[in-house]
Amino acid sequence: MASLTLDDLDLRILGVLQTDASISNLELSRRVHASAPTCLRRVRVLREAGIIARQIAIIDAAKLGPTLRAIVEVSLDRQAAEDYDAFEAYICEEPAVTQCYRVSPGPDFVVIAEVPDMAAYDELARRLFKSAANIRNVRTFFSTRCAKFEANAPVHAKASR
Amino acid sequence: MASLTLDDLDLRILGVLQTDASISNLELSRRVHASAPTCLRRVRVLREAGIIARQIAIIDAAKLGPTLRAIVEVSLDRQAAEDYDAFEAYICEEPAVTQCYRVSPGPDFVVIAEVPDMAAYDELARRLFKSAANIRNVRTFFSTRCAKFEANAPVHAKASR
DNA sequence: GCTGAAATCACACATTA
DNA sequence: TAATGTGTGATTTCAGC
Repeated sequence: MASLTLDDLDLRILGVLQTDASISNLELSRRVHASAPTCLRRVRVLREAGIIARQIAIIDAAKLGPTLRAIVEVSLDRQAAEDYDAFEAYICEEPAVTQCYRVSPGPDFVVIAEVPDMAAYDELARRLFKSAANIRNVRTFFSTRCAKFEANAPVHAKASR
Repeated sequence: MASLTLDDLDLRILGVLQTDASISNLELSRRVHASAPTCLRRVRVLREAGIIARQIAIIDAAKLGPTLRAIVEVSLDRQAAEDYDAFEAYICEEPAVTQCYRVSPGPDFVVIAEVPDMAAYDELARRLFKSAANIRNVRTFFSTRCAKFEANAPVHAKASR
């Protein structure tokens, strides 16, 4: 499937929605200087193409109670392709895990998890990294302060193809 | 300011919106088994309280062109409170930087940046980490595969206060 | 939680490049 | 031919009760 060519209007739409998707289609059309039906069509196409993957509400977790983020570097013991896949599938099922990246060089994965406190992390780590086989090494940092959080870099910084 | 007490309905609303905020208020009301006006009021309160921080569209960056994520551990040279703040403010201004966490133990910060390719990362790193003073050490991993990405862990996993 | 007015959405159609 | 702009009905939002 050929990646459909995005024009400047598409990029402007993406640029607006990636920072604020709470606005109405009418408001969107005003911001990108296009008509409402045009915006509606563009957004639908972008969504069907999977370029707009999904639309979510970001929640300020700290306001719901104590929050501890753990950033974990994981190295596997055996490193065949199926071992990577297996770890990935396994770890992604865990609700507390919010992000998982396959990386190189260094460790095999970087995992970010969100838990209430250190006790909860200990329980999580015990469950994910100890009982699960095929873990060679785990290195954990903790963070209670997230200075910046974006799902994507601004699209206008990217090329149009 | 006292954190307002969230009841079960609030948590159900947050639970839905944090995975899919593209739905209408009417659809939301159906999913959480409440009336539409009630949902509308709750969502407004949650938004004004900052519990719903914002609503965004997540874009599949890979569909817009080649994408390379860099996960960077940064250690500062001087580590006074104002040095931390200065680095944070400086790095957050960079559009390519999508996430920045202050961590412990280990490095002082974990930074995630999104660039088209290695050349762009090199340019970014040169700009952010070399010319900027007060950097002791930088350790970078690259990732082209993000197995999981959520802004938050599911709210239903958290306590109601 | 329900009802009604106002706004918005979403579609079919005519139009233009 | 394909995409944009105009007009209409249905739906939704959001106020007061």
